[in-house]
Amino acid sequence: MARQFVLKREPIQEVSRLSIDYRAALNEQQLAAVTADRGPVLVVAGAGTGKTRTLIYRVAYLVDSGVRPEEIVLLTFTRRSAREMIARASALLDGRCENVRGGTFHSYCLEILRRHGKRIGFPNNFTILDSSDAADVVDILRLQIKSRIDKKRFPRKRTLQGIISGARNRDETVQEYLEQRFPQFMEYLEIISEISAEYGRYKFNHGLMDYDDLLTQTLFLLSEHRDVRNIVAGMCKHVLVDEYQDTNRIQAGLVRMLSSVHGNLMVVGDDAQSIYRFRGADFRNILLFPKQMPDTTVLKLEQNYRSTQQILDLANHIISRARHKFDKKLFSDKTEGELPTLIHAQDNRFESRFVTQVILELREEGVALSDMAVLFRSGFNSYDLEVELNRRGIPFVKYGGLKLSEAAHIKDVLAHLKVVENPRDGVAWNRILQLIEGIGPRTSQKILEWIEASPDEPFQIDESRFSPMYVEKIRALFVMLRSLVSTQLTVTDQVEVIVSYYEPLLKRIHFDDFLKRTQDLEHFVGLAESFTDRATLLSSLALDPIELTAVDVDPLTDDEPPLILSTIHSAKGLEFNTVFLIHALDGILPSAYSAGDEDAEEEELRLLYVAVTRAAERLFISYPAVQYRRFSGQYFAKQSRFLDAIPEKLLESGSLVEQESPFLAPEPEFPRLPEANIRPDNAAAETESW
DNA sequence: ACAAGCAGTTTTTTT
DNA sequence: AACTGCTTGT
Repeated sequence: MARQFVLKREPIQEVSRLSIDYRAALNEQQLAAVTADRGPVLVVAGAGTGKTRTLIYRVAYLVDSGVRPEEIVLLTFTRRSAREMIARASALLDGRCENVRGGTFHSYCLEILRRHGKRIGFPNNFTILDSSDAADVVDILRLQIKSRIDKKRFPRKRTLQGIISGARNRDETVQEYLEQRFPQFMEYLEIISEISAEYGRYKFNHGLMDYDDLLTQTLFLLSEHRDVRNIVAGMCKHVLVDEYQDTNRIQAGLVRMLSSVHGNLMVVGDDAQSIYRFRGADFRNILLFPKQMPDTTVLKLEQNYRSTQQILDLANHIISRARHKFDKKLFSDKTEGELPTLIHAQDNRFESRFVTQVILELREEGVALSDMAVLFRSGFNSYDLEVELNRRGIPFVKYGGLKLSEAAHIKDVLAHLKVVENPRDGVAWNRILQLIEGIGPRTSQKILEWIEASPDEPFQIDESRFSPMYVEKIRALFVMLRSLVSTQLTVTDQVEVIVSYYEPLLKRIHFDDFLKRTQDLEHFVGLAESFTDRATLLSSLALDPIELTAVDVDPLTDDEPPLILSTIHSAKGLEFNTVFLIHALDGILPSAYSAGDEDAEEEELRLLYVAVTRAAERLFISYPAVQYRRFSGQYFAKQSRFLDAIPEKLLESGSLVEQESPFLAPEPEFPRLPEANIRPDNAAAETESW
């Protein structure tokens, strides 16, 4: 055996010799995390304990002590937080942290795969399937099998795609996953397994990767190819992971691979805030971390700097109901504060008016709009409020909910770009072919077969084989596509060419809201300008979808930083002076989908916990007592079960009382809107009190 | 045989 | 708003 020489490691750096006064900026626990030595470190950090701050200072500290920024990898869950952290760390050190690498797991994996994907048989121009594209691929295979097997009822494409993805994210077989989560589909086990296998083959043959592939293929690449692993991990002197409680098994494996050369891995998280179980997150990752990584240093951050004690008392009470007890009690210095309030509103119009009114009052008092947030369980919970905010001219942005790149018309334009980028992308081909009048699934499939038969000339076609009904239209499409391949057009120019080809088709298909959709397209053309090439545009859009927000707002207030509307999931890691949690209804939070599954119900509880702990000073939880549903009309709704039996000393209850102002003009003679029949005119809303 | 249009149902959360 | 299944039209 060769002789081994043990090299002594010097400590990273002494605090006193650095350019930032870390001692002054951090508390003792934070300082310990920031200045931790090499090796695996787990930082367990409760909500609002300065987790982000600690990570930022850690990055700065490493750079400050001579680690090259390019050798630091910071993995986060959203691009927003990655960008923010690197920017903030850079600000600490005059821009020296700008070259820190990282981003979301998915984007970092994409980088690795673009460079080394050839080793596992993927071309470097592969295109990315978002989950609805993935469902479209599944649907192609589903229909093939459905026509072969005579079954009447069959799981839908989204369900099938969800099953395939769910199993892969948990690193389980389809069988294991079905037994646990969808026992009712066990009779389809064979078919689903077959579709799953076919799906994998289809993607491989067409140069496609879905979100799960970005993670699993990277893990596969790194575990099978030692040389690649050494190159990639060799560049990761320090690996830092945020929100570790939300990683799944694949991600935990990736983290281990990335830190396999240098062994410097710091993960930060809070088991009480694990809210991505539905996508395979397993908070056991954080609990078992010290066992999996020998000699882990475990550090805890417990002092909350964000919220008043009143808000923390409520949060502690909520999380104490969890079956898996988290023995963590947050405490704060801010003992003076308002009690969180629970508002019972008659219906969702009342709820929206209440929220809007309080927002306006607080803005008068000097709370910035951007320091207030309205949180909700699902994207559509805020529809009514959005209308009200628009009416009052309050600017807002919405996180979560519909994404620009998920709108059908944007996907159509993107599909054209994808085909040019990767002519083997069959889903994209299908999409653009079926936009043409006279071409449906069948014809599209046939054309595709012809295209696939001559891979060298993907944008040429033998016109004699087509019905004269659409041959002209096909030719126009191919001429357009060829013009994009051969020229040196910028991405924006390419998008413009596509849009002008596409607009007439759009008009035919979505005549009703043609105008609105055209505006989106223009918006999108403008967006394309910030991208240098097609591939970057496509993958950025797939991995960092742009929120589609209604920003139709009064120009006077346009420059004011907007109010934040957000799903609870998208608000993770953020904090606000004032938080409104709306639609706190049983069946919404907790979601009716979680009924009967104890683990799922508990995740809903953690979701409430996350929402509550976003607030620094003021917290309003509200719910409408009546809900509408098409056809079934109105029905009585019940407040969230999580709010039942919370002592009044933790959560004060309030109700809304309508008050007419004597100074206001009488109601107009004719109601302006149908709803004015039920409620007084909008003007009265101005003086509503509670 | 295939596409288009209509009616009725169904919508979690994200990369 | 989007998806599915059904009916009608070419």
